[in-house]
Amino acid sequence: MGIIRKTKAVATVLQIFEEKDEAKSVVHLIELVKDKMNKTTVYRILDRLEQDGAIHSFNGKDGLKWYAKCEGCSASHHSDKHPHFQCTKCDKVECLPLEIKIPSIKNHKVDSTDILLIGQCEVCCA
Amino acid sequence: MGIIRKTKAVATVLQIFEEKDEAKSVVHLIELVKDKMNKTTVYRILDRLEQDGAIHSFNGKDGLKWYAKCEGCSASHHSDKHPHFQCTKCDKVECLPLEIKIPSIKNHKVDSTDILLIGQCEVCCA
DNA sequence: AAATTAATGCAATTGGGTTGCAATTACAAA
DNA sequence: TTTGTAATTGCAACCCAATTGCATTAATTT
Ligand SMILES: [Mn+2]
Ligand SMILES: [Mn+2]
Ligand SMILES: [Zn+2]
Ligand SMILES: [Zn+2]
Repeated sequence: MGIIRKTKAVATVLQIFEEKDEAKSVVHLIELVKDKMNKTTVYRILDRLEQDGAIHSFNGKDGLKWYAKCEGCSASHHSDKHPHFQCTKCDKVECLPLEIKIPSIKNHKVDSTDILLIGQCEVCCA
Repeated sequence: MGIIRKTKAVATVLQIFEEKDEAKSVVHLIELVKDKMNKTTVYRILDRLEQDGAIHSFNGKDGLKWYAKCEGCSASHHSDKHPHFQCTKCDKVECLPLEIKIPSIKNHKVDSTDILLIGQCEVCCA
C-alpha cells in the first residue's frame, strides 16, 4: 500500500515530478528538498509513490537510483517498461517512449528488462 | 595503464575467470579470495584487468558491480557490448552472446548500451 | 645484489540507502 | 469542533559497497 495521507512533504515531492517531465536521481531530489524534509522521508515517499504507480524507478549508469513520472500506471499494474537514456555530458536522464525487441533466449524466461542507453542528449548533441 | 606486474594476487583473480565462464559479483569475488588477499586489492586488480581488456564490468539488478571475462578485447579496444542476464531465483549472471537492435533516437547520439535481462536461467526454468 | 616503483595491507573514510523509535500530524469518528 | 488513531516524519544510528592515504612488501630492472 502506498500513499494514504496527503501530507505537505508528499505534495512537495509530487510537484517536482509534475513540473517537469524529466527523471531525477534520489540524490538530486534529496538536495532539492533538503530544507523541507529529511532524506529518510524522501526515500519513504518515493517508495510509496512507486507502489501507487505514480512514479517508477530504475538505475542510472553510475548505479544510482532514479525516478520518473509514470504514464498510465496504477498500484495494481505498472506498465512502464520503456528504456531510459542518460547523457554523458549533462547527466540528464529521459524516459524513451519506444519498445526494444528482445529476442527470445533459449531455455530462459525473461520477466523484465533494464535498458539504459548512454550517449549525448538533444541539447548536448548540437 | 593496467597490469604491469604478474603478482600472485593477480594470478589468483585471473584464474577464477579462466576456470568458469560465468560472471561474478565483486562481493562474491572478495569472499572467494578473502584468505589470500585484502578486499582493496581485489577492487584494484579488477580495475586493472578491466583497463587491460581482460574482463569487463556491469551492474546487476541489485546495483552491485559484476565482472566477466572478455572475448577479444584489448586495452585499446573494448568490444564487449553484449547484454547480460540475471536469474531471479539463483542470482547467477550470464553474458548473452547476442546483439539487440537499438532503433535510432531523434537528435540523440547513442554511444553505448547497458542491457540487463531479468528472469529465470536454464537451471531454474526447468 | 641493490635500486626502483608497482602492488599490497590496513585502517579510516565516504556515500547511498535502511532501520528503530519517539514525536508529530492527517483525518475520520464522535 | 474536539478527540482518537494510526500514518507519517525527524533524527540518530546503522549497514555495506566502494574509495583513499600511507606505510610496507615484493616484482622487475640495472
Ligand atoms: Mn521511465
Ligand atoms: Mn559480459
Ligand atoms: Zn545532455
Ligand atoms: Zn537460476
